Amino acid sequence: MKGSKVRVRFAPSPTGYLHVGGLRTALYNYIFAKKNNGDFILRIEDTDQSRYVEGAVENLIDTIKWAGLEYSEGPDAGGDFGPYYQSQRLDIYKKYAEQLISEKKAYYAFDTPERLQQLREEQMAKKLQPKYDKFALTISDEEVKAKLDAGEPYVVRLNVVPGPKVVINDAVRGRVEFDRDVVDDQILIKSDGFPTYHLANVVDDHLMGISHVIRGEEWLSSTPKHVLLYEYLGWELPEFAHLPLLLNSDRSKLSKRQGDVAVEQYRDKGYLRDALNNFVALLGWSFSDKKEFFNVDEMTSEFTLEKVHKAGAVFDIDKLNWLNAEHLRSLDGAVLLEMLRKEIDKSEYDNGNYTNDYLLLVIESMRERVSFVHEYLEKAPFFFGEVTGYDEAVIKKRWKEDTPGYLLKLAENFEKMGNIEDKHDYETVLKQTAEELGIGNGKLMHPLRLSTSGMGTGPGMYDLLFILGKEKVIKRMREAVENIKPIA
RNA sequence: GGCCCCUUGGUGUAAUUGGUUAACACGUCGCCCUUUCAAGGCGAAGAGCACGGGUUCAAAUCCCGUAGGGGUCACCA
Repeated sequence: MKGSKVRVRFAPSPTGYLHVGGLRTALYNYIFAKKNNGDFILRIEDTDQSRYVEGAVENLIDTIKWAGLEYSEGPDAGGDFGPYYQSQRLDIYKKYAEQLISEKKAYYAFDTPERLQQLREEQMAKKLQPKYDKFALTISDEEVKAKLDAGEPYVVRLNVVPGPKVVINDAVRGRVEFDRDVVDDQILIKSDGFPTYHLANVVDDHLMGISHVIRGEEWLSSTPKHVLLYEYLGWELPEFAHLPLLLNSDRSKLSKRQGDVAVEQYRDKGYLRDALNNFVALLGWSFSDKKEFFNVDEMTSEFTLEKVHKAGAVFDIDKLNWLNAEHLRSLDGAVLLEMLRKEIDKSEYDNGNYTNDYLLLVIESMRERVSFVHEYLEKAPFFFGEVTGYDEAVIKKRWKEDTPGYLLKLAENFEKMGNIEDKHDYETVLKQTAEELGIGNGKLMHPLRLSTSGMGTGPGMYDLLFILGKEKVIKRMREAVENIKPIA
C-alpha cells in the first residue's frame, strides 16, 4: 500500500453519460475513502480523441454531484495532483514512456494498421491468442532513429519479457495469477501522441498517490499489464479491488439495449438519489444484519471491500422501485412539498393555484400510495384540476339507476352542514344519509368517490372530501349526476 | 479459441467461516385491515446450495473434476 493515506479515485471516460455500473464503482470508492478517512478523487480519462463528446465532462460531473458523491480533488475542485484531465498531462506520459524506452522496457514500433490487422487474423485462424509479434524489435537503433527523424508515425509498446508469473492480490477476489507470456506488448503511446488507458492510468495512479484501485471486473484481465508497468517503472503497487459486473436479466453485461443504463435516465424518471445509491450499493454488498434500507452515511460505517460479492448481479428494477417508494415515503412533508412544487411547474398545472397547506394535505393523503413524486399528479389529478372524465369500469360497477337520486340527497345533506373542521363530519353525514335512505354506505361511497375524483381509487374517502372542500365536492357531485349515464 | 473470473429460490443477498428444518429482502400468491387503491399485519409457494466424485462422524462451506455463464484478448476506455 502507498504510505498510510487512503486515496482512491473514480476515473471515468467522458463518453456522454454516467453508467449505473459506474455509479456503483464511484459510490464504493467514495464510501471506501470516507470510511478510511481518505481522499476521493475524480479524474477524467479523456485520452481517446476519436470518442470526444461535447459536454460529456460537464454531464458526468453533474451526475456525480447529483448522486451526492463529493470529491475533494478533480477537474473543477482543484487539488495538488492536477491537472485532473489526462488530456492535459500528455508531457508527463511522454516522459515516462521515454524513460521506459531508454531502459529497453518499451520500444518504438512503426507497423501499419493493415499489418497488425493481418497478423491478428492469421493468429485467430490458427486459434492462437492475438499478440504483437515484436517485429519492431528487429529494426536497428539507427533505423529507428532515421524513421523518427523522417517523421514516420510510430507508437510506443511495452516490452514484455519472460519472467515469473504476474500475481495480483485482489481485495475481493484474492490471489489471481497470469503467465507473463500471455501479456501482449501493449501500446503505451498511440500515434497521435496520446497515451493509452494502460499507461495513463498507471502513471496517474502513481503520481496521484492512489492507494486502492477500485474498478469494474472488466479490468481484471488487463491488470497484469498494469502490474508490469509498475514493475518496470519501479513503483509500488496499489491495492486492487475488482467489482462484480452489473447484469441484464439474461445475465449478460448490463447494456443499453435491455433497459436504461444512464444514471440521468433514472434521475429524470424521478428516482431519488438515495434510492438509487441504496439499490446500486446492494448489488454486490450487504449489511451483516441484513438491513436493506439505508443511506450512504449509514453504509459507510460498515463497508469493507472484503465483503463485496464476487459474482455479477442482475439489475432488478422491481427492487429499485420498492426502494424508491420506501425512500420517498420516509421524506419530510416539507421536502416533499418542494419536490411536488417542481413537478407542478413541469406540468400543465399552475403552482399559484395551491397553498402550501393544501399541498401538504394532498401529500399526506397520498403518501402511502405513490412511489414517485410525479405520481401525485398522475394518481391524484383531481386535487390539481377539475374532473374531466369518469372511469368507465367504475361507472359500470357502481353507477346504477337509483344512484343519482341518492347522490343528490347526499349533496343536499352536505350543503346543510356548517363549518367543517373535521373530515369525519363528512362520515357522519354520509352514514346518516344512508340510514335515511335505507341503503348501505357503499351505495353512496363509491358513486361519491367517482363523482368527486372521476376515479375508482385514491386517498381515503373523507380525506378526499376534506381536502377538496365542501363547495367543490357538492359541485362535482351535481356535475356527475348530469354527466354520468349508467352503463348496462 | 487462449487467459481470467464466477456459480445459494425468479432477483439481490445471509449462513458466527465444517454442525441451523439453508435465513432475510424484492417479486408472486392468499388472508386480515379498509365498502377504494395503497401502506401495514399475518401466512404460503419457491433453492437443498450448477453437476459428479471425494475428505469427514458431519460439507452450501475443504479437495479434484465436469458443465454452464461472464469478462478480456484494439493505436476504446
